[in-house]
Amino acid sequence: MNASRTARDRARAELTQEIKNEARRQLAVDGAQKLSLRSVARELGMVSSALYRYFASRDELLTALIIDAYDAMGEQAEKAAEGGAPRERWRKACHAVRDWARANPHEYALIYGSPIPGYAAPQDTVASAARVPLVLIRLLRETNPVPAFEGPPLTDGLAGQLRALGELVAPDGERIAPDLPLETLNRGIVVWTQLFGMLSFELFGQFVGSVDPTDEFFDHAIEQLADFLGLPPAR
Amino acid sequence: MNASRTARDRARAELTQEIKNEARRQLAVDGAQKLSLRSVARELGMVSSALYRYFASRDELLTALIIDAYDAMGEQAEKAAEGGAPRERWRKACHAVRDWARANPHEYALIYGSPIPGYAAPQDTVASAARVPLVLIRLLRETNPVPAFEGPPLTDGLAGQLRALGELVAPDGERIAPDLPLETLNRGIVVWTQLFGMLSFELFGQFVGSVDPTDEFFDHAIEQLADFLGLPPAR
DNA sequence: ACGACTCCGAGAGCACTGCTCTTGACTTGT
DNA sequence: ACAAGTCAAGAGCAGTGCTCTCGGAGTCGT
Repeated sequence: MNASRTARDRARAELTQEIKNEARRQLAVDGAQKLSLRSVARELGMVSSALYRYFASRDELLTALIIDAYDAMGEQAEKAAEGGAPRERWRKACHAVRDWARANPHEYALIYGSPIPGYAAPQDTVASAARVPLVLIRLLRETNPVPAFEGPPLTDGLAGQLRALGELVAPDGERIAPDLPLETLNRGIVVWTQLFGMLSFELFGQFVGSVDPTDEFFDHAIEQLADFLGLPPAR
Repeated sequence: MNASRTARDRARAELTQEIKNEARRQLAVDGAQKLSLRSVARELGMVSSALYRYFASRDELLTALIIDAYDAMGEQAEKAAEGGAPRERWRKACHAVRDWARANPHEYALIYGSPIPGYAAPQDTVASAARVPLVLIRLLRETNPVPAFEGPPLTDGLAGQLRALGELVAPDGERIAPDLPLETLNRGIVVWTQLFGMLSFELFGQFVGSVDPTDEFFDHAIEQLADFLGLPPAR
């Protein structure tokens, strides 16, 4: 009974996976705009209505692809940031993220571009979306010595937001960073936005005609950001 | 004859404008995804095929809206950055850009989100797209004294790119910034990406659950970036 | 092993889209 | 006044997301 039930379930899971794969293939070629349920079904030799047994709507399919994309990028970043000195881990993570984005521009656009439909990024995505920022936070937590920052002091409200953020629980059940100095956390968010700002500009064509190709600019900025974070210089 | 020719032309120009206005209205409500030529035509009391006398395709209509959006945002930034000390102009320009983006999120997504169709951002858009960065560059050129920057040195290739960029001619016919130190220009590009990285994160929902609302984080970052640019502190 | 129940793919169909082409009326310039 | 140019309208094509119904197949308890 279990075997038979799982027989059906396995078939279902497999087909679900195949649908996503085919959808991802079409996404990589034509972009999210042109992805159509009918053509996915056609390519799989089935009829469009059958797809609705697996995904309730086109948006739901896209949401599934979004989660997969977040996870793929997050995994790359996690692997790249595994060992070594903080600055080296930072560099590698940045490059891993950029490499993934450049290799999968349409998937990148799916997750960091304009929200596709009537703006429905459900709760399911946040755990996957948090993986890259969590890599950064882990890296910051393990940075010693704690740097002394200059610059404008945190306002009370911002400090409160940051404190609450540090108390949040990550998907693994632990609090994110209750021990991280608020200044550091704030700078972490800054470099996080900077990293993805550069990627979006590069991939969405905003750099065409200025720093294009972007490789050297990117590397240089990564180093400046490492300084900004107070990561100890590489020896 | 001239009067009559312009009579027709004026009617044409007016209708073109009305089409864009209606399209912008629908854009503001439902987003670019849902904007349809047919519903624009319907709303204007005409038939869809008639629209094709004014815009050769849906993409061309969107391109027109993109240019208008760049111009609207650019104008806001230019007006905001008009007088005062560099740091004050910087602050005001940033807030002008953010205010415009928050007031017109779908138009913002149109220009800074994922490239919409088969990725066709024609040459016509660049002059309008350059207005905001040019505000920043003008501000940097008029900043005295020239700050002394620390940090990693520019690599040769990057320096070359920046030099070429400074020699480019702006839409008004002048070279952009042949006199600007390359270090300053580089930092200008960094803060430019940072600014729009923050805006995209805020508008596309990436900040939900962290620095949300984003006002204080934004203000604080703007100040940090002003320091990073070496803008003299406000007295 | 057989009926009950659930799941699944196929097909038809609705309302909608972008876009093309033709037709007939109107406005222009000579 | 007449030919040329311009325009809105209508029909039509190929495609879309999505719904509903139908018959067949798989699964389950008895």
